[in-house]
Amino acid sequence: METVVGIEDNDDGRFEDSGVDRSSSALSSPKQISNPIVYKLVRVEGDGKLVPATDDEVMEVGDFLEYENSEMHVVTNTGQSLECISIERSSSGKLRLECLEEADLGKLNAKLQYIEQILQKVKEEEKHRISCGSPVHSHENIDSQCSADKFPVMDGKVQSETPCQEIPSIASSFNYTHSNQSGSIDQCSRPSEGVIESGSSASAVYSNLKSDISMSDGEICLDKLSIRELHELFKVTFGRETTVKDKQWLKRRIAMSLTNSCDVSATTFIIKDNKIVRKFEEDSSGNMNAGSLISSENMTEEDVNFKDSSAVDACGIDDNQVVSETRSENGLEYENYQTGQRAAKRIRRPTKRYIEELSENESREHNPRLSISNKTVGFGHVSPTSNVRPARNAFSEARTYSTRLDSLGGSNVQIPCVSRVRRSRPRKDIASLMKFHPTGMGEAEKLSNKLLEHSSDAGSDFSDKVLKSRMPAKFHQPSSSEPVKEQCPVICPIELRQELRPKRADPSGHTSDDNNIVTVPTAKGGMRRKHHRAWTLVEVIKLVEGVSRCGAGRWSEIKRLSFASYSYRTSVDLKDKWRNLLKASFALAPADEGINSRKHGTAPIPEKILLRVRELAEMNSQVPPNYSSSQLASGGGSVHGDRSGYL
DNA sequence: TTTAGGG
DNA sequence: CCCTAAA
Repeated sequence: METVVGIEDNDDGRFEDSGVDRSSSALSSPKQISNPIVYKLVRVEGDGKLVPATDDEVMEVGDFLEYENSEMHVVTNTGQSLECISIERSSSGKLRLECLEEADLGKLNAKLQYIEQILQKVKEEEKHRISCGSPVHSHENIDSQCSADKFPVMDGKVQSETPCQEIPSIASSFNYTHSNQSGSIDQCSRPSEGVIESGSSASAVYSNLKSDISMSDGEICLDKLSIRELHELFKVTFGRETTVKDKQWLKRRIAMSLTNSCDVSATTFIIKDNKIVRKFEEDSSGNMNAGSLISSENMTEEDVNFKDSSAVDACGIDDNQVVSETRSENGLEYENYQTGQRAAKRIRRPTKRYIEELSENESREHNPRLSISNKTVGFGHVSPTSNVRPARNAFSEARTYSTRLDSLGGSNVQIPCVSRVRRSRPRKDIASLMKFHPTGMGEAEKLSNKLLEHSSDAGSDFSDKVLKSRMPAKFHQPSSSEPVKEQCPVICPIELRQELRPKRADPSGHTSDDNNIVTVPTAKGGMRRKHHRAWTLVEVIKLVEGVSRCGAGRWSEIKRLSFASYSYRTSVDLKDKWRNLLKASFALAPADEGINSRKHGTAPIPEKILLRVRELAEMNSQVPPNYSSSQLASGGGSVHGDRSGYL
C-alpha cells in the first residue's frame, strides 16, 4: 500500500521509490514482498514491442502479492485433467482443496507470466534509468520508455529471467489474493508444465475475443486488455454489459468466472508446450462441471471473503490509482461488484436450499397443514428423500385422490379431483365422528382425516348429484345401473341406506355424503383404512352379477371386471360382502324383508337381490356357515335376517 | 397376490 | 371392516 501511495502521490510520476526494487526482488524471492504495487500496463504487440498502456490499462499488481507470506504446501493430485493443490495459509490454518482446470491454470500462469514481465521491465527500466540518470516522470513515461528495444525480446516474447521454480508460488499468491481475506484458500492450482517451462508467456484465450485481444504467437494475456476489451470480455463471460471501469475489478471477475468454470468458452484453450491448444470439448465440459460443482460450494464463503478484499482494494488501492475514476465510481463499482456477486451467487447456490424449499412446497401443496412434519424430513437430503412425504400422508392423500378419481372415473364424467370444495349443509355425522376420534390418533392423522373427509366429501357431493339425476327407477338391472353405480361411490352411510331402498331412490333425500374415512395408524406404522363405506345397492347388484358371472370365490376377477372403478372395494371386500349377502339371503324371510329394514332403520336389500344371491349360493353349493338346511327347507319364513341391515 | 375364514 | 393364514 505504501508503495502504491508513493507511486501515485508522485505528481511527476517518478517511479523511483524502493517499491520498484522490491518488486524486482520479488521476482527472485516473492515472499519478501508484502506490499501491493501498482504497475503500469503495457501491451506486448505481436512483434514483441511494448506499447505504452493507456491510463485505463493501469493494473495493480500488488494485489497479487498480497499474501506473499502465506505458506503454501503444494500437494499435487495428479489426475487426468484435474489436478488439485492444497494450500494452507498460515494466517488461518484453514485448508481448502479445489480443482482448477488446466485452462484456468493456464490463464493464471499467463497472468503470472505477464506480471513477471512487467516486473522485469520495471527492473530493467529502473536499471536503465539509474544508469542513464534520466528520471521517469510518470507512468506513461515509464510505459513510453518501456519500448521493446529496452527489454530482452526474443521471438516476439518478452523473456522472463525469473527462475521458473518460483512461478508457482507467485501464481498461487496471485490467484488467491483477492478472495481470501478471511483466510480460507478456495482455489488451488498446480505447477503446470506451462508455467515451469515458461520461457514464454502462455495463456488461455477467449476464442471469441481473439480479434480484440492482443496476441503474440498465440499468447494472450488478460491483463493486456484495455477497459473496452475487458468490457467485451466481461460481456462475453457474463452475458451482460458492465459499466464498471475498474479494470482490476473486471479482470478479477473474469478471472473468477474462469476459475469457477461457470462460463462457456472460458476454457476453450489449454496451454501445452508453450502453445495454446484447443481443448477437447469433452474435457472442458466434464471438468467444467466438476469444477463448478466444487466452486459453487466455495462460492458462498468466497463471496464474503471477496467482499472484504474488494473493499480493501476499492477503497485503498484503486483510489490511489492514476486511473481516471472518481471515488463515487469506485463505490458504484463496488456496488456493481457486490450485486454481481450476489447474482452469481443466486445462480449457483440454489442447491440445498432450493431443494428444501422445493420439497416443502410440494408437501404444502399436498397437505399444507402437515408441512411441519415435512420440515423435519430431509433437511440436507437430496431430492429422493426430500420428496418423500410421511407415509401416512402419502397414503391418505393417494387414497383421497384415487377415490375421487375413481368415483368419477368409471363414468363419462371426468372431474378433476382437486379443488372441488363442497359448500353445502354442514354435516353432523362428521362432527360427531371427529368428536369421537380414537384418542390415540395423532394430530397429523386428524388433519389428514379432515382433509380426506373434505375431499371425498366434495367428490361424493358431486357424484350424489349425478346419481340422483341418473338414478334409474329400476335398479335391478345390473348392466344399466352400472354406470350409475360408478358415479356414486362415496356416500354417507345414512344416506346410503336411504338410497339403498330399492323403490324409492329418494332423489329428494339430501344425499349428503360423508363417508367416514378414518385412517388408523397401525403399530407397524402403516395405515389402516378403518372406514366403513356402506355398500350401495348398485354395488350389491354389481356384486351379485359378478358372482353370477364369474362365480363366487373369484373375487379378484369380479373386482377386476365389475369393480374396476371402485378402488375402495377390494376383492376382500367383495368377498366379505358376499358372505354377508349370503347370510342375509338365507336368513331372509321373504315376507319380512320390509319389516327387517324398517325395524333396524337400515336400507333393505331388495328381495329380488337376496333371492338371486341365494340362488347363486345354491348353485355354487354355497351355504352360509350356520345355516341349517332344515331352515332352508322349511321355507325360512320365520327367520329374520337381522344382518340384512348390514347391507 | 389371492382366498378363505375368524374377529 | 380388519387381520391373517394358507395357497
